[in-house]
Amino acid sequence: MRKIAESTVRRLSLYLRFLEDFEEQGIDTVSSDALATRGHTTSAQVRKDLSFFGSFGKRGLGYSVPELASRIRDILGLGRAYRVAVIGAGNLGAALVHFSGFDRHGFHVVSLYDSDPKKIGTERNGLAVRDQKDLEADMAEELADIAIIVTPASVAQELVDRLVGAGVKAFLNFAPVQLKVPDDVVVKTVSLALELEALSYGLRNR
Amino acid sequence: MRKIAESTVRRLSLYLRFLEDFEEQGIDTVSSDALATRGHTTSAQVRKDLSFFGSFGKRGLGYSVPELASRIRDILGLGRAYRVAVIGAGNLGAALVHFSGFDRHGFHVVSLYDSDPKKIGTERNGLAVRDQKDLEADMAEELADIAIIVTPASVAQELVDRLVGAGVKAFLNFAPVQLKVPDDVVVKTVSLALELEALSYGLRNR
DNA sequence: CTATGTGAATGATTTCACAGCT
DNA sequence: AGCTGTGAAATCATTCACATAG
Repeated sequence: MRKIAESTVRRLSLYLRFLEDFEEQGIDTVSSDALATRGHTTSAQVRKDLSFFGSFGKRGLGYSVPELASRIRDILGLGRAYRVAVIGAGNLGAALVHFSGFDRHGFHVVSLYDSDPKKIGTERNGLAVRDQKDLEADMAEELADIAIIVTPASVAQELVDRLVGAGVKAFLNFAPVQLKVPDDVVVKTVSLALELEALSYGLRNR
Repeated sequence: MRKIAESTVRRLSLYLRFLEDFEEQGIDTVSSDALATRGHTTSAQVRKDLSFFGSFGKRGLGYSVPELASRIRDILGLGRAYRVAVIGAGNLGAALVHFSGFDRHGFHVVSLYDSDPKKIGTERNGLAVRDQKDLEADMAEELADIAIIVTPASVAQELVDRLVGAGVKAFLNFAPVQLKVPDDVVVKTVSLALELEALSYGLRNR
């Protein structure tokens, strides 16, 4: 399959959110223009994004809301449940354990890890904190599909290496480091400092 | 000044992080190639990014680490302190209150708001939870430079409207909505659901 | 008549490649 | 000799515009 731009994939996620809103409101047909308006883009962009994956609309009419939603879920691979492990039981890690919106598309946080003996064995937001030492053993038993890294930067790479070794293929990284992983492993990094600095730059010229 | 691509600004933030690492290690000269290797990009990219803002290196030698760091801080507008208000004292909001790394570049969380009477007046991570009703009054007294929105999607836009009215010019948004703001206001949205869906897509083709 | 799907055109970003300093 | 700074070339992403289907 042709290589699809990151930006296209992100817009598809957005469209899906809008389609779900429309579905809730009982709207069952939508035009590329309606989706575009909702997402601060253009109708041509919407149609082009979709065209990489097939043709899902009816000319002269638009798209069936439930059908297009279903197609986008297929494209994004959302037709299954994902087991998510959160690595790091600090404030942010604990907050992510039940961040509403995770479950919505099948992302279930199933475990939470830390290395601090004071935390291990306690519960954070209803989930037991497990010992980081047991990562490999636990993963061998029941592999996580996705690991969310919420540890200090200094230990992030080492933990990722261990998780990669254990078979984890996808990471959402909140540690302010550039992670190195093999080609067959996917990483998305969310850097709050970086977002704030982009805001700072944005504030400069006004 | 010429319009600079978002991607360039984000890479500059990255370079800055690397330069600070180098500085800590006592390295005082660095080549575009060294920065590139560290940031998963190319030396030409690094030089091009910098060239939009001036020429900071010495041919045949490279860049002075402290000087380049200082130049990038200037470019990004980091030569000042930013007052940050966190709107929403849920798990995530509380976690952000002292997310290490915020202070590092001059982003200081100075206030935390919620609308839940049970929370108002209590402390979360050492910061008093203020009443959302008082937003306007508080902002009139001491305006925040940046507001971080960590509320349910349903109230995010309304709060942003109020904050924009009160004079806030920059938002970091964690609510899963597309915020509408005037042209002179900057917004960056971090959508965890969207990142996870991008991971899901990434997992599909392997 | 309306709105999709898509090549072709435009615009933006990245990479190349080399002249010019140190 | 080594590495920057930068036009020119190549690649990638978006927008245009229209033929086509309902």
